[in-house]
Amino acid sequence: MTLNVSCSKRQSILKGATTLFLEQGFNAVSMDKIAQAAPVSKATLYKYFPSKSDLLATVISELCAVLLQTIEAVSMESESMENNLKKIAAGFVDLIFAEEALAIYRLVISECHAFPELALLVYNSGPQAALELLESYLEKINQHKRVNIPDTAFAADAFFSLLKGDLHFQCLLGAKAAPSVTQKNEHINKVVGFYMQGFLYAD
Amino acid sequence: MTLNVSCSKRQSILKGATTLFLEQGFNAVSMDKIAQAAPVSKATLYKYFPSKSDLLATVISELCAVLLQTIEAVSMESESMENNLKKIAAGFVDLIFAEEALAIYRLVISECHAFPELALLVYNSGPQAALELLESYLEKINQHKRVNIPDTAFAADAFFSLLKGDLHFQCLLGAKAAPSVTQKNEHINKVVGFYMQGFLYAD
DNA sequence: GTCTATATACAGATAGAC
DNA sequence: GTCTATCTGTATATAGAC
Repeated sequence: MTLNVSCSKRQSILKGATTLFLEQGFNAVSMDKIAQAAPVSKATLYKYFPSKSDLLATVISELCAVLLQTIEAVSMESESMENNLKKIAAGFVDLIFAEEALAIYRLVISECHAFPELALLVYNSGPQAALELLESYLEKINQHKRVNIPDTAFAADAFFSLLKGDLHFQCLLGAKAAPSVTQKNEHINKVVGFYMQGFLYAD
Repeated sequence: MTLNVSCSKRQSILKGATTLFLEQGFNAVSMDKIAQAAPVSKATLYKYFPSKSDLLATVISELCAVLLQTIEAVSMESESMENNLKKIAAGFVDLIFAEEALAIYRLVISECHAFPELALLVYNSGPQAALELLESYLEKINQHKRVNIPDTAFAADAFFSLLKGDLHFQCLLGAKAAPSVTQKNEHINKVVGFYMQGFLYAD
C-alpha cells in the first residue's frame, strides 16, 4: 500500500515532467512547475529525484523504452516486397512525424551538449533500431532472385532518408505541421516507387 | 570616427555572442558572459541590443545572410548533368555538415517554440533556398532529351534527403563526428549514382 | 512522507558616476 | 559612451514543522 502510493507519486511526477519537458524544453521548465503539475510539493519531488538532471534522464529513458517497443513491433512476413516496404514505411513515417517524437528529438538536440548520453540513447532506441530492422530485411531478400542490393547499409539509410524528406526537418523546426494521413500515403507511394525502380529489380 | 568605434563595439559584441550562442545555446549563455567576451560592460551591451532576444535575432539574421550567399554562389553551367549534380552535392554536403551549420540548426531547433520566426528565417535561407536552386535546375534539364522527371519538387527533395542521410541527424545529435572529405565524396558518388539510375534517363 | 518556508545563487535589466 | 554597482525576479535545492 505504501509502496503503491509512493509508486503512484513517482509515476505522477514522471508523467507531468515528461509532458512539460516535451512541450517546453528542459530549461524552460522549472522544478516548481513540475511539482505543481504532479501535483506534489517540491520537497517530495526531490525525495524521488535528487536533481533536475536525474529527472530528465529518467524521462528520456522511459520514452526510449516505448520507442524501441514501437519499432520492434513492426513485422513483415509472407508478403510481397513492395507491401513489406510500404508496411515498414508506414510505421516509420507515423513514428517520426508524431508530435511526441518530434518533441523528443527537439529536447535531446537542445540538450546534447549538456547530456550527450541521452542523445545517444534516443538515437539507438529510434533511428538506429529502425535501420537495423530494415537492413536485416534487405539482407534477407537480397539472397532471393530479382533483387540486387550491393550495399544494404546505404540502401537502408536511403529508404528512411527519402521517407523523412525535407518535411521532417521543417516539422522539427516547427515551420510546418505534420502531414495528414493522405499526405503520408502519397509520399510513401512516391518513395517506394522511386526506391524500387532505382535500387531493386536490377536484373 | 565615433561611428567606427561604435561599429567595432557592435561587431565585437555580435562576434562574441555568435560564438557563444552557437557553442552553448541560448539559455546557457548569460548577458554577463557575452559582455565579458566582447569585451564590454553590460550597460554598453544593452545600449546596442535592448534585450537578449534582440541580440539572438540579430545573430541569426546575420548568419542567414551568409548562408544564403553561400548557396547562391553555387553555379552550374555548361557541364554534364552528372558533374552538375556532383557540384551541387559537394556544396550542399560541405554546408550542412559544417560545425557552424549544425550549431545553427541546434540553436533554432532549441528555440523554435520561443522564436518561431527565427526557425523560419533559417529554413528559408538554407534548405528552402537550396531546394529552389536545385528544382530550377531540374526543370531546366527536364526539357532536354534523355531526362524525364515527372515531379521536380519530389526529385529535388529526394536528392538532398539522400545526401543528408542518417549521418546528418547523428551529427545534429552530437552522436557522430562530421564526415571527412573522403567520406563525403564516397557518399556523394553513391547518391548521385543511385539518383541518376532511379530517376533520370528514363528512356 | 509530505508539506511550508527559506537559503543561496544567478539571471536579465538599469541607475547614476565619469 | 562607457563603466561600476545594484535592483528585481526566479531558479535549484534544502531545513524543519507535522
